[in-house]
Amino acid sequence: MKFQAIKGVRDILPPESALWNRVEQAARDVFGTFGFAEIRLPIFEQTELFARSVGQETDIVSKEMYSFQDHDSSISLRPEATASVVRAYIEHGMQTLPGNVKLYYMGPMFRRERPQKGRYRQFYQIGAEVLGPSDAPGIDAEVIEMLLAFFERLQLKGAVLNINSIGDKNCRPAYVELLRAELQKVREQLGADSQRRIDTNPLRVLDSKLEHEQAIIEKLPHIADHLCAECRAHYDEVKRQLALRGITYQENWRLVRGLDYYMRTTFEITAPGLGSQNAVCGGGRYDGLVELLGGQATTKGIGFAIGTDRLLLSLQESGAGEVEGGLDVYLAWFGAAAQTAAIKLARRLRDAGFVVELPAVEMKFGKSLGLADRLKARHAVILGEDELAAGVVAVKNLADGTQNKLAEQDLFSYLRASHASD
RNA sequence: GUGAGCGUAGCUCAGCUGGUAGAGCAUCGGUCUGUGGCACCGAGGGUCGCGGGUUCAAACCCCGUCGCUCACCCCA
Repeated sequence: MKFQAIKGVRDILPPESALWNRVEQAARDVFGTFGFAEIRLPIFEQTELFARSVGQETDIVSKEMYSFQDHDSSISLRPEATASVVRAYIEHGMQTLPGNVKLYYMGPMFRRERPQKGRYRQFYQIGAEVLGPSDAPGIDAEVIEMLLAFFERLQLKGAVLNINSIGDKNCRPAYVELLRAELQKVREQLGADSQRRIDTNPLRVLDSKLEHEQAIIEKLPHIADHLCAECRAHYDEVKRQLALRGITYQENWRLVRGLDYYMRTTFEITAPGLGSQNAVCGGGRYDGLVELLGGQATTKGIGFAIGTDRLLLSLQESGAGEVEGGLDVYLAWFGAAAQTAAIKLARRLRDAGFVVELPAVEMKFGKSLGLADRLKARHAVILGEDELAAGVVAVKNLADGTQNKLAEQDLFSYLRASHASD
């Protein structure tokens, strides 16, 4: 036990890896039908890209990014993908593409946080972004619809959509100051963490989990009551657009984002079975980000990121995580001549799409079938001297023990029929 | 960064008031040279996380350290 995976990273082993593939394939299928196309991004970028998008002063940059010196520049493992998508959008002049650009991505992200349930240092996200000239509320609603369609496809149970509007640069600063002022009045009743947040990030007081702070927080002013007319209208229309799509949601006035470039629509989906970190997806509108990273000020953006690790946790928790796989055929052979025939038969079966295990060395049939059983093969195809002489194969159903002798051409239809009836 | 709980075989765990390690499952082999699941027999696999201390003697007691898990902080 000399080497082990470093803290916060893990191996994804079979059979769980099959579930990962199913989830990622479902994302490609569903997002594709909404007209999204995949963007494959680098794993690292200039540190400055992330620092700019997140703001220099937070300890996200100083403590939680994997940054290192590469010759004379600092680069960082990506902690998220939105900054990279925006960088690529600007770098490749995608504002000249017709309409809004709809992109999705999936892959590992890296944050140096203390691991806990559903939180790893190398974790995975599946995300999508819409970038372009329009900030129509219908886009917000469609992005959310797509997300829910994806979760539906996976039969995720117990997902709850929370939405909020956090205003924009016209109305949020005034709200934040109002909030700060109200918090000052109750400062002494708050815990040390919340007291600190009054100064550093008043919005974050709203998602405090401390029991004794809840009653105090409930009385704080709601941002929904302090939106400017434009944000108010946008938010109302987002809700109407969700209703048009038959989407049920919870308005959660305490759902916030920490960074300045976020504005208006904010949403989050929680799912059961996740422990303390119970959000399986977060998203929102970030109309200021393209400009912040050097693009056109008129470019709007909205997107989301799904925590794939957590999505899988929740699927497994609810029993929707079973992926059936396994062997169709265990090809038991004995004797040199049978091996020759078995090698050729195995290839033909595989070409036809069957999952075939072909023993590499000669084994007695008893041992062979024992292995077939433990490998959970559906059928054993038996090929020995007798079958060879008769020009047939024996095929045994390992679940019920029935066995038939078939000509090779009949084997394929036999297997296909039994496969279909599973 | 903070706090709590836990570290004995691949896995799940037992191991009494200290007397230098065991079970079940899994793996491999045999009973079984043409047929799996069952049964029986056998084998491999552990410096008891690591280091120090106490003791005639430590998996067990003490100190330290590392790791894992969960929660807080943070959350792009």
